[in-house]
Amino acid sequence: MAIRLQDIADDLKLSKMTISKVLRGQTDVSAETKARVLKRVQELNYRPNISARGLRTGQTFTLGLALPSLLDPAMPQIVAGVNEAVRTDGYSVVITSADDDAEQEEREVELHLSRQVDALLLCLRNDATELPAVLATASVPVVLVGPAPARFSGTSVSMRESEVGQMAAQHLLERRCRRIAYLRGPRTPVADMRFTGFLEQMREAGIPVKQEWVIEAQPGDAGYRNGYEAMQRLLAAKTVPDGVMTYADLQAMGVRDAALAAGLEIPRQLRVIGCGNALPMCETGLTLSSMDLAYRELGKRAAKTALRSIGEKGSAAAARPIFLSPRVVQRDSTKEWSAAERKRTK
Amino acid sequence: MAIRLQDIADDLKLSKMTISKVLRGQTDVSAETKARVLKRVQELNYRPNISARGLRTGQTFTLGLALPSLLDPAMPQIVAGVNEAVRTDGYSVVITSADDDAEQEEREVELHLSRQVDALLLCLRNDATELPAVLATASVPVVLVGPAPARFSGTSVSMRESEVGQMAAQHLLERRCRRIAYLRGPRTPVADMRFTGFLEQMREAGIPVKQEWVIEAQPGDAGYRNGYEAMQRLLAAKTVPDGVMTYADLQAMGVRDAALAAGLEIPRQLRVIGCGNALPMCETGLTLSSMDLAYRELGKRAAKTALRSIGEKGSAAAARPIFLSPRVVQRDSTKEWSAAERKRTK
DNA sequence: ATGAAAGCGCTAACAC
DNA sequence: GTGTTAGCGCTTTCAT
Repeated sequence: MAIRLQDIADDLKLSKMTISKVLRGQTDVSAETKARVLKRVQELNYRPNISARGLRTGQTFTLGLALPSLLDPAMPQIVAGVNEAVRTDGYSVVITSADDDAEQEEREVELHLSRQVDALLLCLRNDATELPAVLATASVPVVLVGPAPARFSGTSVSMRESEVGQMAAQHLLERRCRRIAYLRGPRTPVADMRFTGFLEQMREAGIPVKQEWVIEAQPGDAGYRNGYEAMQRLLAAKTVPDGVMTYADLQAMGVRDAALAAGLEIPRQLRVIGCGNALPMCETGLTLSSMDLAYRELGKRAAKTALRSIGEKGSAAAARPIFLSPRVVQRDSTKEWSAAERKRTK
Repeated sequence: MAIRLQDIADDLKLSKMTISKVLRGQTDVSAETKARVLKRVQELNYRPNISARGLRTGQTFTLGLALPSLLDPAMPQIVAGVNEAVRTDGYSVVITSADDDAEQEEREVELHLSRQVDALLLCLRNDATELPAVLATASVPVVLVGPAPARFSGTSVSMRESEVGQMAAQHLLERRCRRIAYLRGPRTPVADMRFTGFLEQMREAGIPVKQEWVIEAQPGDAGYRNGYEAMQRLLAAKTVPDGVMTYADLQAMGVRDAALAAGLEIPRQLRVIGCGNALPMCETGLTLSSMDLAYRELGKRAAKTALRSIGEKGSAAAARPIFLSPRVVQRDSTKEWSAAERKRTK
């Protein structure tokens, strides 16, 4: 059987209380005793029984992280951020995936609650409109990673999605794009917010947005093929755009390839910016500019917030949402030209 | 405070023992009582205290999964497999990442052991040569995901890496490639095994492998750029290969793009097969054939094996390694030609 | 078919 | 600075 506090106590002719105190860093122990204890603990490879501690203290020192999927390249980044935040505090993270299924999402949350995690980090499916019903029975702090539905009472940490559209538009405008197309993705709250930000920026700049330059994707279809075909359609129109922003990086890859295949020069004749910046392939070939959505930071902030709220008893602290800003990552596909280059093509 | 067995017992004028029995599916309870209990449990949203149960039974119903990194696209697949295997058994998975650092790998394992996971799934860094030292003090079953170092006493689940090289070579040979180059990746055990398999298959077919067609990568450098530059070098030689296999998919992407940029036709003049099949971009543009390494299945098998060995007391069961075979996923880059197409280009 | 007693390993609260 | 007592919520064992 595993070694217990009592064993060490017997061994050292002390009470287990003293051992316990040393291990938890209480100060009312003599330096000498402390050293002896620590030494023996090391030698015997003692590891406190976490169930016993948990039972006694009412904590499990576990954070739940419920994700909609693991295959979405954003998720590992969120996980990495959470792990980073948690590393120092003796907390562990239980991760589950709902595999993009609403029912499983429900069961997922239920599992975490049964597990008695000290706090739950919840990242909903992109097209989720409702919170999982079980959440109502949760008695632990819940931190939403992503936009919060109307009736949510906990904290949330999310991206300023409208800024994503705004900043991308601004980036293209600054590079003298005037005919900007937008592959807006499926009709989800997130995609809508991005689009709204885009329109706002365009309006502010006084640049019209043609209807045929706004292309929607079916749910689950914002991929390479979608981008490729959308670009082909744009190329067939009488006025061809000189800038494209997309909802997802894979779409932008498709746009890029379709444009190149049609003989367009990027970035001279067409500038392209994607969104997500979580794919290694943004760095392949003619590299792709992208909106970085700070997934890692999102996870980190969410975890830190959760850890903080575990301490607070009544959770009386105002549950204000936390917002992060995106960042333009410029690569080849929206590169600025030097004055010299510009002159050469005049 | 949370609701306890005792609360339900009081409520129903039963002893908590009866409630406990019902919840664990013991049969010596009358159907009527059982129904009453279940009903009340539902209504009150009772969730057993997992720490208490763990303390009493000596189990934590937790599996540890120690990964070398989360950003490697293979990892999410492994995680998905583990989750799938575990879903039915009431087990949860605690996931940690070592962020590709040997020291952290050590601490990672230590964390899991302190957490008293019932079993530990361990996936080492690719260039790890030794097992983490703490593992010696482990008293729980450890299942290695990936090749087992010499002195490892537990179970391991891994890919038949030599078959990866073999099958890829065979695939190219069947498509009448005779001048096959191999970007062999860095000098890790896994990369070496793949290469050995490749050589074996080539020797068996009686096709020579030119030294200048075997290109090595620096550790951590088996990416797009590496593949692109390697292909440029291959193109500069007096005899150009008609087939390329790579250690990683990103390299193969680079190879593909360099070849296309040089005006080669794929797959007519050059066939390319990558390895990993975990990147969405395998499906972009001229799609890339790849060796599928069954990561998901790997995780699933490892988890199932671990769960099984939790039951067995003495772990007396022979700890035989389990091996999986890879699979060729054919896409554009190694497509066979129809007879008609072949004739046309004669 | 139901229940009473004991105890898993730890820590909070309080002596000494 | 050190030790004693009590009990967290559950399950194992054994009576009834």
